[in-house]
Amino acid sequence: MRDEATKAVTAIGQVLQEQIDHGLLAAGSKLPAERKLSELFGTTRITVREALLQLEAQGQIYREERRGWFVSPPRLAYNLMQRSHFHAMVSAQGREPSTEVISARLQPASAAVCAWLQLPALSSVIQICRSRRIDGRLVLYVEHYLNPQFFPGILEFDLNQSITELYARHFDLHYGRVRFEIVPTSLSVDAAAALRVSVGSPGLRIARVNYDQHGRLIDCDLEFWRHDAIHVGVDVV
Amino acid sequence: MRDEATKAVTAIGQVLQEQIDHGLLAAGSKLPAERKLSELFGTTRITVREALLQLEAQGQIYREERRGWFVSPPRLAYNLMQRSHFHAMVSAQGREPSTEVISARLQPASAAVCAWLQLPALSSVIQICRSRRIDGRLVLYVEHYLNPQFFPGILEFDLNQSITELYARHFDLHYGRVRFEIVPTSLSVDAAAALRVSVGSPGLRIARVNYDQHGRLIDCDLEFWRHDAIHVGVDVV
DNA sequence: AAACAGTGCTGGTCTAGTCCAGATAGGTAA
DNA sequence: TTACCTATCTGGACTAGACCAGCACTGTTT
Repeated sequence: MRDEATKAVTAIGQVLQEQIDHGLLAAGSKLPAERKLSELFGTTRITVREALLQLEAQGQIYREERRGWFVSPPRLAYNLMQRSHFHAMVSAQGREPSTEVISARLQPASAAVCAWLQLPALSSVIQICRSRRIDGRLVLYVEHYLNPQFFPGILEFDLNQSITELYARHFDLHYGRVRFEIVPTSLSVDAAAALRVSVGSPGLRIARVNYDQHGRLIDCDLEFWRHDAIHVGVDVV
Repeated sequence: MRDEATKAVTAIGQVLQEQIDHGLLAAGSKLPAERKLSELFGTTRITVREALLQLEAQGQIYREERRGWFVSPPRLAYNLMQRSHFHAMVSAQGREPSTEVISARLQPASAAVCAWLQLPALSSVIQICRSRRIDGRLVLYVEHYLNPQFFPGILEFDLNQSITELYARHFDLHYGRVRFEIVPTSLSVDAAAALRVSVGSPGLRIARVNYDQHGRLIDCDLEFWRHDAIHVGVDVV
């Protein structure tokens, strides 16, 4: 057991890794079933599963609940300094974005949201939950919380489009200062359900607090990314 | 199985979570052994282990190889905009930093490092590997790569101290522009060994490329953080 | 006091299955 | 054609054990 390669888990991982690296398993393609793999490697499903979980942690593969394991596509470059929205960012990298609205309503704000938006207790906020895809793959679940005083009637608009553009076109609001908070953690129950992954999958939580061109705190977002879907870039001058 | 709480794994997780939240299991304290827990919850070790792995993914607990499971201390706030070094940052948050040098030598640069430092093929670079602790807990493994032309004789100094301060005091070099690249992934083999965690543990990789006050590219760092040890803050103006 | 050898405890790794629930595709009936 | 049903395939969850390697403590020897 001294040699790493003699451990079944690492050995399986290395073989799969190699196949991926050499393009024999292309991005997005499906791996054989766990039972097939355990047969192929002459071991149990639990051992195979452990190897798969390690590759998942690395970001090489991902799973879709009860559908199978797939090879992860390249990560999206998320540059915090370029204040670009999802749709523009994804398109600029030659990939295809899409958005689905899950829910949108006025509701009482949670304590955490009150704190972020600096609102008094029991305030109402507009909550918009959306899931977003890159090339058809669910990668991001976002909860937006808007201070309702700045956005009268926004719930009447089509929220599948970019909210940033909606702000600009109909409310003459543009993002000014932004504060990001990045936490590596697992996906929340809601996020896991929306992204159709098993609860407890690793994820990246990015909270944004947004100010407008006049320095007023207008909204905040809570983004849950699949951990293998992005890499974050920041240029500090 | 509709109700989440009827799943043994989630149930175990919730019980432990609650104990942690209410301070019955204090930060840094050790959980009972896996076998004890499986007895306590009337289930197998594998099931308990799965629950523990989920809490680990969430960042609530962590393990030390063959020593046991422990409750994670609060995360360190890592603000990319305040160009502060590890020692100052940790101290400012009322916690105790320490550093150990693992290796320091002049060596041929890997292809990746040549690219980062914009050096020609087969260049030599100074590599400094260090591990860092907060309140005694290993949280960070860093590989520094210095362009040797800017740092004659740096290997003679005590590298347990802050390298940033060394740059300033002895080489009159100060950080100017910095580029960060943040990738959620698992720890590299070296990093896992240095942090004494099992390979495949989730981690956060932060690569920094640093320019000096004259805009010259002087060095880069490859940081591997325990994923539950930090949250990253960025203010964009 | 210092070095050493046990010894029990811990997580790490692995076997060999079982049963369940959601996803899928093929076929059948309206 | 369309709607539905059903058999099969997938991963998800779980049981009940096994052996190994490294850690920490204890008691003995030098």
